[in-house]
Amino acid sequence: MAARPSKKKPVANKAERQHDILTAARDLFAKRGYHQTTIDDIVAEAGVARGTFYLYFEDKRAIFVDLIDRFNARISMAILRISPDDSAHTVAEQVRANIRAIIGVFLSERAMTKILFTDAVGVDPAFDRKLATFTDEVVGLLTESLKEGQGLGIVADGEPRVLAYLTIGALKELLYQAVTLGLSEESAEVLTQQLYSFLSEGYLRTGAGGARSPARRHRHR
Amino acid sequence: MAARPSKKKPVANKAERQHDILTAARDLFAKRGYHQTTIDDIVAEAGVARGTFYLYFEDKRAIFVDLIDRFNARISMAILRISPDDSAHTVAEQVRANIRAIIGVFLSERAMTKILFTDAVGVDPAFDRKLATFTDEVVGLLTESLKEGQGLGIVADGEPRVLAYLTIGALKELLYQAVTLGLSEESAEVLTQQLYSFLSEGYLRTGAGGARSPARRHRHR
DNA sequence: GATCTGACTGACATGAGCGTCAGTATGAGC
DNA sequence: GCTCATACTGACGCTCATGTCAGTCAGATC
Repeated sequence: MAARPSKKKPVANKAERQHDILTAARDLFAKRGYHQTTIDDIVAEAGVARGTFYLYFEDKRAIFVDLIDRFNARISMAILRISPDDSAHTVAEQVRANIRAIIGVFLSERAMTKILFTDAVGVDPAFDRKLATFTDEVVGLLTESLKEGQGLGIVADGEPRVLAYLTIGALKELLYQAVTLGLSEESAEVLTQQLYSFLSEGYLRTGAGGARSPARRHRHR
Repeated sequence: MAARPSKKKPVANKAERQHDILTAARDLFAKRGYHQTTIDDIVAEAGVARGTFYLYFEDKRAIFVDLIDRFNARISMAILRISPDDSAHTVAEQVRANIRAIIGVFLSERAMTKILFTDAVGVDPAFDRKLATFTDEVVGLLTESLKEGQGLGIVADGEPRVLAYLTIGALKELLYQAVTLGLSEESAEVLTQQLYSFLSEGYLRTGAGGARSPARRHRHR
């Protein structure tokens, strides 16, 4: 087969080219969803030929995993351990700073946030397991912190694991909606405050409270 | 083409046959996920021929939509409006009963719960919109209730819509984990109590609380 | 027992998306 | 200016799920 002249563009820094493809894939996944995006879509968006894609990634799944891995790493970095002994910052301050940092990462990576919360699950069983492991790590970390907090009397009684689920669920939905609704980066402060006060005090003020509630509810000292 | 004897099984009540196919699809979707399940898988599980499937459903998407619609309807029915004037039941009781009923529906339909939370999003853009509408309705309903509650002084200050997101997110994650971990139906009571006390009081007891918190935090009553 | 009707079947044609690979352009080294 | 290495290209062949439809079967009707 003789090939017509055709435009080529070799000699492009490898890292740069990979970045082009990653970005194209990320944007398409966020816009149309993983399953609705084909390799042809990605290469068209990146402005490279089909074959080029395979020079950089094994297949569609691989580029997806790559994107998620990088994002998960960023999230992990944003999570800081709370140290109750820190004399410079109160626990409350640390907790708030933590929430703020996590929200910051997600709001600065809207495409990835959307992908993580909508497409990441259901790609294939092996990946689901991998993702579950990541979630478990986060849940585990938070659970430990909560247990520790209960020991110190700064976290109310209750099954720590369940509290962790409730917290993470609330945060997830908040982030998903913030990104979907296109809230600006500035709203991070407000969201942080809302979540913090939710975790501190809930919002129901129905008088008697939990009647036969087994949990002893200790007032703010 | 002459056909060999082959086993047939006509004369099966239409509704019954449709139910067979629906059940097969539901179980497979829950086990392997929507995208990993083929029509061939479904008909094999249901014990009917490929062609039969198309007598009852337009395509794979249609049976999925059908399943989700039925489930959404059940959920909608489980949600009751809170009436503060009810002299027989306190608001606290009503809220708890509501949570309990919703958890009950999800725990009694584990397969659908898993499908709804893992595969429902990302099937195709049109269905995503449909699903978002359902979510919006639920969020809207809760938002209204919270606003009303704020007027009556039984819900703390704060953007009601955000509070709705936090609540629904917490509930979603709790349900998902409960189903994934295979918690028994009996745990519904415990989960209800945990969520209720979380909504009532949060769990952080970090002393000073929200420092420059804009929200006035009114004690019970 | 002939005919009709409606449920059901499964082989087949189709096509979307995938991964490959022989071939081309470009610049560096000699 | 020839050769080599490297980055890139895109037509091609293949797989596999899909939707169809001509044909079979069982029971009802007459």
